Amino acid sequence: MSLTDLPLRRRRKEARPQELLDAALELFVEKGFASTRAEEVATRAGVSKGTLYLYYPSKEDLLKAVIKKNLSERLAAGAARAADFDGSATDLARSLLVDWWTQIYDDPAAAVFKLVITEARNFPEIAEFYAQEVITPAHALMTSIIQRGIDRGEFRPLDTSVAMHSLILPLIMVCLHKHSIGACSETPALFDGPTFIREHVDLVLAGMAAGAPNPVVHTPAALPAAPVRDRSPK
Amino acid sequence: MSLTDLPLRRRRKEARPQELLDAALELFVEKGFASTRAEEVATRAGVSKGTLYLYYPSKEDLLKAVIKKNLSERLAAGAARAADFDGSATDLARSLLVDWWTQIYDDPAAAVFKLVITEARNFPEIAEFYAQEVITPAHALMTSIIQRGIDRGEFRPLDTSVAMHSLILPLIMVCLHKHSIGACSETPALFDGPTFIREHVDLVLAGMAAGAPNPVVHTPAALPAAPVRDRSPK
Amino acid sequence: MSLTDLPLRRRRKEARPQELLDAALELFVEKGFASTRAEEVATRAGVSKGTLYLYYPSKEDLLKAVIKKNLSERLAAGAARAADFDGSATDLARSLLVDWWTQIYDDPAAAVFKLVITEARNFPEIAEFYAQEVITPAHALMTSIIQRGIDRGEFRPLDTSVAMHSLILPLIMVCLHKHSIGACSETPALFDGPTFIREHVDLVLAGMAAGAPNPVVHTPAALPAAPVRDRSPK
Amino acid sequence: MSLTDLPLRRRRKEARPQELLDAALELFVEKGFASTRAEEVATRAGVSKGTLYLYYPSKEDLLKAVIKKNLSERLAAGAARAADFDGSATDLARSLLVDWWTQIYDDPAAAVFKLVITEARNFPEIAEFYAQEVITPAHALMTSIIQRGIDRGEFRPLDTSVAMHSLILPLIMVCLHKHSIGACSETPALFDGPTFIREHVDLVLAGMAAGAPNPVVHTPAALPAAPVRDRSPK
DNA sequence: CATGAATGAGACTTCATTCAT
DNA sequence: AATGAATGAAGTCTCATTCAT
Repeated sequence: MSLTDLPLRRRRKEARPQELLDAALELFVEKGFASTRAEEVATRAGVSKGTLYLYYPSKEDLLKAVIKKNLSERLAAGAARAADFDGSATDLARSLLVDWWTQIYDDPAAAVFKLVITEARNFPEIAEFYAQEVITPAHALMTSIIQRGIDRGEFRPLDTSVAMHSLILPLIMVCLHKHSIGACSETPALFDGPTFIREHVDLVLAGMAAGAPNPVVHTPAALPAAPVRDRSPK
Repeated sequence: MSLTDLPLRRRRKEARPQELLDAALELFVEKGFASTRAEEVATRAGVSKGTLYLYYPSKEDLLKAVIKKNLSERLAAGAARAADFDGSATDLARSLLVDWWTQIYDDPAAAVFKLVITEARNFPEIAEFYAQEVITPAHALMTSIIQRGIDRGEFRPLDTSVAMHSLILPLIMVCLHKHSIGACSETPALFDGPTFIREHVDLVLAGMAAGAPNPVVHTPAALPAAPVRDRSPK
Repeated sequence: MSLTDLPLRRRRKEARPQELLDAALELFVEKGFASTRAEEVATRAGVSKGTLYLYYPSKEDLLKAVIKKNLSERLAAGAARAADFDGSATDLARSLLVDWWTQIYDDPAAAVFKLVITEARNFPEIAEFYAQEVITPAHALMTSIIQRGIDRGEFRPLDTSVAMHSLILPLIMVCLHKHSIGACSETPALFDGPTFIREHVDLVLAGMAAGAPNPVVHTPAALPAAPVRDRSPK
Repeated sequence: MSLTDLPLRRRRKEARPQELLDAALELFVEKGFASTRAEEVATRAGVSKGTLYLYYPSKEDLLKAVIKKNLSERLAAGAARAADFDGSATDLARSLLVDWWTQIYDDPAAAVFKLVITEARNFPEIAEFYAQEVITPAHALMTSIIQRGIDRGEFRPLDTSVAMHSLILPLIMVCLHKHSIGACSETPALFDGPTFIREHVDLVLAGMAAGAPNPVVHTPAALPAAPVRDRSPK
């Protein structure tokens, strides 16, 4: 039943796509898509240049496959976790944002976020896939959780979109950081990822809680005129 | 005293470096450093390929100049603003994080964050510059503000590093988003940047406020074992 | 005695070489030798890439086999037909040039002329084979027929080489055309092959006939100097 | 007024396209389009690989330019010659087919016929260009000449299409031969091109002349069944 | 015998950089 | 100073050929 029963040639063929995707993710995040040579990916996956093209018709297709594969897997896991949950909104938010996201953070797949941010503008197809398959469902899920918390009196009335982004954006940002500046040995570590994730979520949930102090009124009028460099066309 | 007083030829010559840096920032952020041709930068700046090399000895040097120039300017502005301030910690945080950052968000220079995230690993010099010239002073500034807030009883005792990152990371993230997925016309806008910035800061400051409810104790033991795909080497 | 009597496996095995040669002829003529992939030939012949190499050690050997096989078969048929003939020179010429050549024209093997023209310079062995095995015997045969016609008073005295080429070249040319421009669906058909073959032969034989008018004297001196673009090396 | 007055850089730039086209024609005819490396063309034209791409965006575009340029020039020359002529149909046919064609035969541009024959099926655009720009006007011209000869009583009534092809096809064929088998040093020369051209035209014109003997009736019924190799699908 | 996964030399094309004008 | 023609290193992708199964 295991792969070991297959003839060697066949077994290797079935493992190749994943090996290539893993190698590609590493390298694309490490060096950027454009600066990674197709042969490097092949070599890191333990095959020759030509073999890569047996599995993916072009470097660009490889990129798309890397993103789709990694995002799809994570998504399925998160959605399943949320569907099974039946506690308070606060606990569900924690379960998803702390526990599940800590797993993401520790997984090499967390690097896809950097890839998406980096390559979205070059490959509209990627932006579209990400918007439809990741952002939209994630927003729907988070909105429903927060709304439930408001309805149950756990959270004070607030803009679900703002709360959602205040909760999520730092989580994405730590993943980006881990695979960008954070991966440069010369720069000092800024924080421990999992610890920050936990405490960040608690901090924002505290701000969302029913008992939180009213935010002080903000006075835009106090804004001094900004001296911005002239950028008018010549 | 203004540049406008100079004769046209002279003025254009003196404006060249800035025009080249602006064109380069736009293109590097739009298409990525590696995928931008030197000639494109020159053309967008209104000069020929050869002229670019009169001002910057290589494409890589141009990249470094773009980053240093844009970050340095912003930095000086923010530091000056903080030095002049003498109100409450909460107000100072708001002034910096809302007012100043909104200016940044609306400025083309905000794109430099994407560039740093994207290219840091390819050019260690950039990561180092960013760590020393941006992260370190920004951290010192934010830490002192938050600590002052704690000392003055505005904020409850909390980890300054966590609070700082909870406040700042979404601000950076909206800049990244604006110049990445947000720049793809196909994807719907997720939020209004300036509005989000203001409400996000208020939300987190509410969580930091002295009167905020104690965060509920988090129980890591409850974490179910994560079924992560095996990635051990073969 | 027929192949049909053999068991299927055995028969297919014995038919392989011919199937591969047929597929190769089609494709080499359709796309050119260099632009045809070995795997395409194999696929069109209904076998796998590896099998092709079981029968022919290289793509080039396959090309040579295609040419030799197709030319040799045609040659044998034509020589046999001529040897059996004992009528007038005019009738023999018609029999060979009209009847026999019409068969050639309608046969896929006619495509081999395009292959020879196309590949002769790349593969000297092909040019040599063609010169020795096709041109030389064909010339000998045609010369003897025309000479016989002159001797018998059917034809007026003329240069056998010129007459031979005037007769034959258009026949080759219609074969070339059929498998080149004529095979492009966008171009209109220029003529019906067999009809042209018949009428062309009659037209030239009329010019060769004893009663034909003397050709008007041609005056090369009248030739105006040709203004040809300078192509001298610099 | 001469090119020599221009600065060197400029002068070379203006000469490049023709130099590249000449080199490309030679090599494409010599080795075939697919077997010629872009760098070879560049080298023969005395420039580097990159320079070729400064003038032609791809190897295929270079091929198309080679064909269009060479055919267009020849065409213009022939049409001009015919337009100026006002003698008998026989003399005009001779002028065009002997004098003009001898010039073509001796010019390197004659090689373009091989290129068209060879590459037409791979590049439909070429076939279309050739059909529209060469075949159609050439047919119109030849048809009108022959028809005039018939009307004036120079030629007996005959199918203009047949006569035209009997006249022309050997002329094209000698060009093909010159740049194919004829270019292989191992093969003996079959004829002297210009001599053959002249005598061939005279021979066919003799067959077309008003006084030529009626061609003997051809009896297709006499055709023996052709023993063609079985090509039925398996 | 037959297959098709794997290889790697080789070809097209791009583009950072140079330098004559 | 400014230009843009020219270069050639380097990268993507193809495909003839091999060989384990």
